[in-house]
Amino acid sequence: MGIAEDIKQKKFSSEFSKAIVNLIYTNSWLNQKHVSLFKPFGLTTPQFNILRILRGQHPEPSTVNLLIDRMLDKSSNASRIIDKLEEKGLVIRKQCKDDRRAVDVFISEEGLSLLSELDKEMDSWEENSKSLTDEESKILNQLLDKIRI
Amino acid sequence: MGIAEDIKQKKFSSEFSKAIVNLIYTNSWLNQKHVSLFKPFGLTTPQFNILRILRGQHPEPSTVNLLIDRMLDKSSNASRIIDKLEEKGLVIRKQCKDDRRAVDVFISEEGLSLLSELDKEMDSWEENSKSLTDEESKILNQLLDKIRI
DNA sequence: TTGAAAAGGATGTAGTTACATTTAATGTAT
DNA sequence: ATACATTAAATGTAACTACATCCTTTTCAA
Repeated sequence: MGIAEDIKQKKFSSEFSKAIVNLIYTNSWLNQKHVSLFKPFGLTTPQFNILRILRGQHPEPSTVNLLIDRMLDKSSNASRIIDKLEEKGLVIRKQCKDDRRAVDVFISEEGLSLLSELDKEMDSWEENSKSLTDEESKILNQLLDKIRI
Repeated sequence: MGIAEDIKQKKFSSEFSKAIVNLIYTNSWLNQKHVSLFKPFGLTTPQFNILRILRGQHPEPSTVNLLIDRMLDKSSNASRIIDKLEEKGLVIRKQCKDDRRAVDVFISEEGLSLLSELDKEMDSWEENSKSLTDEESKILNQLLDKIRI
């Protein structure tokens, strides 16, 4: 079913503005999938994203600023997301030696093993719902990159 | 600049999962643009969306359920968004005659004229940042529709 | 017709986000 | 060295979201 039927809007002022609406709608659709995927693991989407960035850096630490810089959703509040992850024992905070203003954040063993559990879920979700071929995905990536000029 | 450079992630497990990340990132990029577009008019994005749906129905009313059904972001709380719009005089609530459980929501004259102001802004933004051709937009629409199978 | 179930919407609440402010550490120009 | 600006992160707060619950009205079966 196309976007026009999904949101029951027949007319759009242009193909481009239809694509913009479609992007927002598809993102929201995707987000709902992700939320229900992460929920059984007690994680929110921003928490999951932070954990993945930390794993990308592991065993090196990340400062809070680096996390903010790389987060997909720039608007969320990194400090407090890290609070939550720390409460759950998934990350560890240490004062940075070189710059005592900065905080080094590490992913813990628990964090790594939780992520690897989640990887399985993610992979099987992506496998099942992999609706685009590699070629199509490549085109989608190019078009999305182009939107952001 | 591609998504890989933007979020400084070199490797993705597949083109598809890269496209998923790209979708989320592009949506967030777009959302920031929209927020700063709506802000001078004192509107949030969900408020703007509700107003647009109401205008689409105008002069017919919309029930709250219809609004929920068509909102791009299903998760937000329609009742309270309508509260805000009503406070600002942009919409009018009336009890529905046929079904006294239901509420008919109308867009007011003020709402219509605010939207037409915003249309100008939106159009000029889309004109300036129209980064895709019609053909490209069409392809993007197809690919996004396909993701949501 | 009456009582249970369902539907439409509002509301309470806990948790999150957005944004401004604060605190502490570092950089920099005099 | 000292004062001022800048940076990193945390925090206070108001607003918003997600989700459950509630209230009223409608539907429908017995």
